[in-house]
Parts: sequence; C-alpha cells; structure tokens
Amino acid sequence: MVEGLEIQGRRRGTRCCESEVQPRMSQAEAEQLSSDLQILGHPIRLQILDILTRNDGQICVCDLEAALPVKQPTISHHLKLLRDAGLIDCERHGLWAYYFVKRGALEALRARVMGQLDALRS
Amino acid sequence: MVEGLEIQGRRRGTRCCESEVQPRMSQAEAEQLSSDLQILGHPIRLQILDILTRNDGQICVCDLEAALPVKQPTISHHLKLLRDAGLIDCERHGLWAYYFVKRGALEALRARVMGQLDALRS
DNA sequence: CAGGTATATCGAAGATTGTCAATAGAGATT
DNA sequence: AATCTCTATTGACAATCTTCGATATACCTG
Repeated sequence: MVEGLEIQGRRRGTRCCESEVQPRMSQAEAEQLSSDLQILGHPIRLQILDILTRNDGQICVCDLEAALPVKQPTISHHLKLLRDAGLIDCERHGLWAYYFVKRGALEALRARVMGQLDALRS
Repeated sequence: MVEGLEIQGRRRGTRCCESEVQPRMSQAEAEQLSSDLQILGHPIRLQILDILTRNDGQICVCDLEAALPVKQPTISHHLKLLRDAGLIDCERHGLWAYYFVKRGALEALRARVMGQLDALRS
C-alpha cells in the first residue's frame, strides 16, 4: 500500500532515524488544540451544549437534569467545566439559574478546531 | 445580556421545568462524537498525526521517539490507540515499522467532527 | 421566621488515562 | 548460534476524570 519506500535497507551499523523529523505542530499548539478537543470530548457536555444552543437562555439546571441521564451534582459539575472554559454562562433569577451558550466563544473554538484539523491534512 | 426572558416568574407551587426539553443530539451521536474528539484529544497523538501526515509512509517509531518528549513505550501506546481507531497503520520492513496515516479514515473523522460541530450551531 | 426548592460545592469512590522500566519478540548481523 | 537493534507488551504507579450522596447556600413562599 505504501509505494515509493526506497528507504527499506538503512545503512548497517548506523543508528536508525537520522532524519531529524520535526512536528510542524508545536507542543503549545498541540496542547491548545487538545484542550479544545477535550472540553468537547464528553457526551454529557456535548448534549448540554446542544440543548443550550437550541433553547437560548431559557434552560435551567433542572431542565438539564430531566433531559440527561446523570444526577444534578454531575450536571452542575459539567456546567462548571463549560463555564470555566468560557463556552457558557448563566444568569440567576430567583431560585433558577438560566444557562446560555456564549456564541462567540463557541464559534471561536469551532474555528480553532477546524483550522487546526485542516492544517493536519496537508 | 439575555433579553426576552419572560419566563422569570414560574407558576408558584409547581415543580419547575415542565418544559420537556430534549437534546437533539442523541446519546449515541454524542458518544460517537465524543469518542472521535477523544482520540484526537491528546497532544502526543496530535503531533504523531501531524508528523505522519507530512512524511507519508517514511516514519518509524524511533523517528517519533526522537521528535517527541515521551519514551518509546509511550509512543507505541499512542500508536496502538491510533491504530485501533483505524486512523493509522504500519508496514514492517525488517526491524523497522513504518507508520502512515490512513487518509480516508482521518478525512472521514474530520468530516464527522465538523458536521456535528456545525449542527451544534443552529 | 420557618420550611421548601433550586443550585453549587465538598468529599469520597471508582474508572480511565498516561507514563515508563523491564521484558519479550522478531529480525538482522557477525 | 550469539548478539544486537527496533518495536510491542506487560505491569505498576500516578494523575486525572467522572459520578453521586451529603451538605451548604441562596432565595422564595407562607
């Protein structure tokens, strides 16, 4: 499947791999991208983002609790992670906390992810 | 910041959240997407993919070991994860294992991720 | 103020992930 | 065959993540 493999027999006696390969993606870039991917990389967080996106500003924690298969402290935990990541925020009215997506931040994350994944192609 | 919040005062005495909110993204979809995101969500794996993408079929494990800040068993571990995910494969020639990206699979994953993230917008 | 409800936080337990030293296995060289 | 090199695997350990019961906090209602 891999054609053009001329390098099969390397010089004997030499250590292999003198080719000085370097990643084009720096460690810092890789860590940023990986952190972007990780905040999205959980089904509950994805579903929270999904629900919030489609119910702008009208979702409270108990709505999420009713819609998702985990208990309230777990919901609050994931909400906190998303809030710390800057992707969502909330407004309290009385007893309720109404959560909403910060569209700009989510859009920016999307753009970063897509850009980097695109750069991974060529 | 959130305008149009007419729902502030819910009927007293009622349990909150009768709204029957449902995620549009099913649990299965969320798990698939999250698994796609997780396989990419590690800096070493991202850098491996980066290096492999840009050095088609000519990269052996010791090249990676020289380029990345982790030891050989860790490289092999991440290579196995990527291989199990179907994103890469290798061909052995003598002592060396030459790794390469399975472009179609990586492209498919990219497409899935982008499609789902796009669906998360509206 | 007393009692009730919604949400956040704490703390513990379990699961998963990441790392590496040691070792095994496979193929090359002498 | 003995030995060397490259890669994979094993096993152990540490770190991180996920979950939830218990509890704290804040606010509303009567």
